[in-house]
Amino acid sequence: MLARTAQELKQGEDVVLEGVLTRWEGKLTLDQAVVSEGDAFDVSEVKEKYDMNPEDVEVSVAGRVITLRPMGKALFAHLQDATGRLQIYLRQDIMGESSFKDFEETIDPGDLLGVKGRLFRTNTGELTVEVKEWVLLAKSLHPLPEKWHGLKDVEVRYRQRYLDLIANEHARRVFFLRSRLISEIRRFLDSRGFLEVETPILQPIASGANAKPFITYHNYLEQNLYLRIAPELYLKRLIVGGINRVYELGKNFRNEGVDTTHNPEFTMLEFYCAYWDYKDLMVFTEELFSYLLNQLVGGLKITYQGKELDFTPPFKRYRYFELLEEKTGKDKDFFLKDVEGLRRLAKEVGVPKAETLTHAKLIDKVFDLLVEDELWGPCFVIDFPKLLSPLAKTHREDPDLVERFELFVAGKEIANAYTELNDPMEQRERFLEQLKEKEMGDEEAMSMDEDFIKALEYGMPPTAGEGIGIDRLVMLLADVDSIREVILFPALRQKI
RNA sequence: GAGCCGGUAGCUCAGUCAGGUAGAGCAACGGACUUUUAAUCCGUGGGUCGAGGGUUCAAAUCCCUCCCGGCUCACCA
Repeated sequence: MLARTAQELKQGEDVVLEGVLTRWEGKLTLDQAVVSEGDAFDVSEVKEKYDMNPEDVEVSVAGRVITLRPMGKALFAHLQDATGRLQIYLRQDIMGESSFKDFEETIDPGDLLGVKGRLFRTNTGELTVEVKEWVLLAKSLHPLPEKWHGLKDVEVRYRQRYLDLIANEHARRVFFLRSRLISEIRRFLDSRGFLEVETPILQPIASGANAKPFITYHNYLEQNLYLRIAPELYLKRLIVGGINRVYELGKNFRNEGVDTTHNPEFTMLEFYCAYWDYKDLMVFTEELFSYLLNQLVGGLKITYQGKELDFTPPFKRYRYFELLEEKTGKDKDFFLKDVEGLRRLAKEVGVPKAETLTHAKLIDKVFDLLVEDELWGPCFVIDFPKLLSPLAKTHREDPDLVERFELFVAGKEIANAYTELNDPMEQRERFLEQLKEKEMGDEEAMSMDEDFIKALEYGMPPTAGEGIGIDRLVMLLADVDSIREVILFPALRQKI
């Protein structure tokens, strides 16, 4: 059922449109309602500017009517916009009988309203606009979600996010935080001399990560294109091209499951710095997080899901195989050489489908299952097996390992970084190993990219690079447990 | 893909176990009220109980199928 206003519109649009809009013709237009005396005010501006001394200040302000309290010949209401709420007060003897009566008859909760009037403070001390003139700026044909309980149905909150944003302040807070986080990341990287770039989202080969891509077809080029699963190989081409500090902030697309930590399109930050190695990046990461935490929450400690997280540097460092040995009693050689022994171990600890997994997957799954969830952190896991890292440089002290770290916070992988492999011959071999994995049934094994290898053949300086999952970072800072709470329009099945 | 939970008025929720005329608050509508703020007071209307099928004299309630969502698992490092 629609509101009374919708019924009115159905019965006779003329009544509402002429009755309301034309009445104000020549008196107060939308522009005048929002811009007056040289100032454009949103709700928070009015409050900030005049909260201390509201005497006799004339303001114009617009917002959505969120509550309405008629009291005979006077009326209180609250206007809301994304910045806050402001009370308005209407009196028949101030604005005139017909204007007051019109207001009562036409304005409902949910409508967008512009008002002009004098600021004052009520008996209870609330800053309030005493309205002289008003204008209906837009009608809401649907009633708003209930003012006290708000909107709770998560399906409606995701499908009609605008209602969530109107009704739930915590939703507004999360998305404002997300926006500020992204601004601060840019500010930090820009100040350190990084250049922001945009690389192709439609790529002839989807490589640079282990994931299944979305496929599309370009009619003019007459070829398949893939939505990128990572920008990595293009950003490293730019390092070859001499852009020594480079970053990209944008969407990646992976054609995989949807759950509380995965959305098919998600936001990644990747940045690369020539002449750095992964140790430099760990320090840089600590600096980045210190900066972000200080800017956004004003300190280095936050609470996530009831537990404290302390981002005071330095973060702890744990070696990959030391963590595994702690849990299993088995050393690196066991994991790298005794594949069948590892398979038995994997089955014992409950890795599903252990009998069909490749060597690399077995290591990875055992680590996931036994270690990952306990890494409350923040901490760096360093020195990963080469098998799992086809784009990372071989460790300077151990040919079985690569110079790679992942940053874990609250049991989640937040960042992944390594000293980049810049030897084109070795890169080709690593890709070939990935192709073997693919043949052995690992659908997510990385694709060969000859064009990228060609770029490496021109010489890529020693470089370190890092990727940070922005959605998961927002989840941490906002203290929410589902990625859908930090993505404005998360992927849902279409509803007919 | 599997298991569990959920879908009842515009919103927030009862009612389902144990079948018997579909409820409350807010919102809406009519009335009273010139400093209220979840305004208050009096009155009124409002339902494809997610969809379809079955059992029954009778289904929101029991059974089956399907749709949508949530959580867990699998998958996704």
